[in-house]
Amino acid sequence: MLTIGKLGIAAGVKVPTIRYYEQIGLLPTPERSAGNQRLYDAKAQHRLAFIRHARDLGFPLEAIRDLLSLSDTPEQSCAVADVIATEQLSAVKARIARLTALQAELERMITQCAQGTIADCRVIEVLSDHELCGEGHGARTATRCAP
Amino acid sequence: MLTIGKLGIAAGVKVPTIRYYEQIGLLPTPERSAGNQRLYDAKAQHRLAFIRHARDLGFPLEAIRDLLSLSDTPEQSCAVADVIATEQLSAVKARIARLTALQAELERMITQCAQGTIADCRVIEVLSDHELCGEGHGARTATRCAP
DNA sequence: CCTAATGTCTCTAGTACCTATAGCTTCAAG
DNA sequence: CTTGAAGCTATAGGTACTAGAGACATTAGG
Repeated sequence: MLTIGKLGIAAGVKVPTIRYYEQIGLLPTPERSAGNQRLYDAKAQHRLAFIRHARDLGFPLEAIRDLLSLSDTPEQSCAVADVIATEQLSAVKARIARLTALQAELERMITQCAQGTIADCRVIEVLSDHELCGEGHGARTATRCAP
Repeated sequence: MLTIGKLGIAAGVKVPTIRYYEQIGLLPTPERSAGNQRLYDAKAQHRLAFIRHARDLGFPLEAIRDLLSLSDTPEQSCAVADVIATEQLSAVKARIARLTALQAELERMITQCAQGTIADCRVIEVLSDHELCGEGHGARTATRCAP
């Protein structure tokens, strides 16, 4: 049985966050010790680890709630979970693509910045350019994003 | 001169967000038309594009404020902007690495899930495993993250 | 056994970054 | 000239935490 602090360390989640998850019903109300402190078993630890990893994946808490409800009621079809995971996978892929483009932009910024002063540093210009519009937002008509 | 809606379309930013940026001082208070509507020039559009792209890069608004202040006072050293960008670059790289690992995990989840019911679907188990701990949180001592 | 330090408790409030609503005014197209 | 979209202000709500205050619990050292 783990106290909340140990659980937090074990799962990589801050203590107030655990209590928050309990409050919003993502974690069940745990056992309490004689002194009213929360006590968690391995099952709770798995559940929290699941939440933490799903958050890392970019799942919003509502999607996590769905996933957990699937696990809590195993009669339901896996297809539902599959749909959620598939959706999330494409979101993750899109995020990777965007971040990769932005990484290139940052690297270029840094290179261009070199050692000058702002006067000859193009950090701001580079970032206000719409060179990434292809993947990003819908500004192609009004700005110089077109090829 | 653009109205706020046109500006929003041009920069890929929602109208209330533009007003919010003005409210928190990221955008200067713009000119107004006879009928009290905001009017933006190309400079404002660049500034907003800069903000939008920096947000895409994952810069928090405070960092963006710093960057903008650098651009507003060009005497200062570019090195400061460089430091911010460099910091952000490593954050971006870390995020890409994490997301790539998580993408693999999601793909495996989906493959494993196939067409079964939750009973033989390991979505939850896979996500509660600590297989990604190497890059992630600090649970190596308390969980089975060790090699 | 006692004390000091650390951990945990509840509760409230604050943060970041928006997003939505209500109720009004202004503008542009037919 | 009218009507419907777009703009205005102001306030409230949303997500996902995070921090602080003040009280009780637990644990390690002397």
